[in-house]
Amino acid sequence: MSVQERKQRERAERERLIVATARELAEQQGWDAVTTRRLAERIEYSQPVLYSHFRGKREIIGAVALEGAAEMAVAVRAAASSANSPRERVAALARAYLDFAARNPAVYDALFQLDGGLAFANEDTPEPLKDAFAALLESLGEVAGDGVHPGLFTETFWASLHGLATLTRAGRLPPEYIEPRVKLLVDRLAIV
Amino acid sequence: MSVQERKQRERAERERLIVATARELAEQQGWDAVTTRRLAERIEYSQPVLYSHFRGKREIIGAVALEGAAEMAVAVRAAASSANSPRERVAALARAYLDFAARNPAVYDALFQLDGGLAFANEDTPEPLKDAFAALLESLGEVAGDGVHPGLFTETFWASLHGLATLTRAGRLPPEYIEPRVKLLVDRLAIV
DNA sequence: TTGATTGTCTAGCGATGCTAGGATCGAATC
DNA sequence: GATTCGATCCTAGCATCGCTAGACAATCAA
Repeated sequence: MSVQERKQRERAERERLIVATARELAEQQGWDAVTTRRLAERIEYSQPVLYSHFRGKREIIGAVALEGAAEMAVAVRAAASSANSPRERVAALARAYLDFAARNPAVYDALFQLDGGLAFANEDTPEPLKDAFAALLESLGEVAGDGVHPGLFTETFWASLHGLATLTRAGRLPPEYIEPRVKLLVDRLAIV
Repeated sequence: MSVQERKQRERAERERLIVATARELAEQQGWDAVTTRRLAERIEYSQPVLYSHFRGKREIIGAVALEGAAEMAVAVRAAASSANSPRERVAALARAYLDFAARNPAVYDALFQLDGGLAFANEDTPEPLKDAFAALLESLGEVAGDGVHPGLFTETFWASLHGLATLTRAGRLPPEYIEPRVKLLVDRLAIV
């Protein structure tokens, strides 16, 4: 069985290589540049090899998205745990979220802009996505205020952050004044 | 000169036809289905004709976006003028905005998700885009609160609406509870 | 050693956005 | 009224896209 195990390991390793290469290429030149041919060339295999790991380009995007969701959850929790008051926690979370989106635009796109074939907001949602939302909920649930459902509050706050992130990156909002916009959101939405 | 004038008229008419057809096709089957071949077939001209009106597909998207911006400004102003108090105005504006996004998803995409080659947030921004933002500013500036710049407040409120609109439509947020989310945003962000 | 299975590659399909070059048509000139 | 000439439009084609069929080679079991 050792031979099979080795092959399985190598296969898993190659799959990681595909995802990492796709992500790297997307961050460098955008998702449009991530073609199956270019990707195959970079991993030094032929195109059809990609299709023995993933159903298609969409699934590769989905894999990058899941990887990114896990990292985002870590980043958000780290920021939250470094703050003392609930309000400070929310402010730190918001900055961490926007920072993640700005530093990993391709990953953020894979998560929330592109079609990665992932299920959202239902029971089929992959664990990393649920957990990323949970990471937001942990800090945001504290400041929902009386009579407001924590999940609903988290969704709304998240949507606001998402709007800021996407409009800024798409050039729809001037890139200055990010901090005062965040401050405004936190000051008004969070109830200590 | 009458002949030239007629030709010019016909040309302008055909350009309108292209934009209207692209929009219609996009709303029916999504922007992916708007290929230059299909578009050409629908307007009953050959493909290269499109390129005598627009530099490429991107500019066609941009044209649809400008048309949509004008309509959105009208919708937002109409909703705002039907309300009496500043807070009610903002609530009506928010609902009108989300309603427009939900009813015209392809147009909304052309405006804020896709690359239509338009300039945003600078002096080269086309007039319809500036005016759509102005329509938001007219009502939202009233409730920015003391010491908060109306433009900055409008940008932030708009981003929140944009986040709700896109996440909902992309299936990232459950489609129920739209109204309580809007209420939460208006109640917390707007200061009467 | 043979036969079968697994893995990989070459080649190709139907699309895509976009463009070059030739055909056609109508207006203006003689 | 015939002829030039420029504008207008179409056919055909390019490079590239995601994806797949079928041939080939390497590896394993018998």
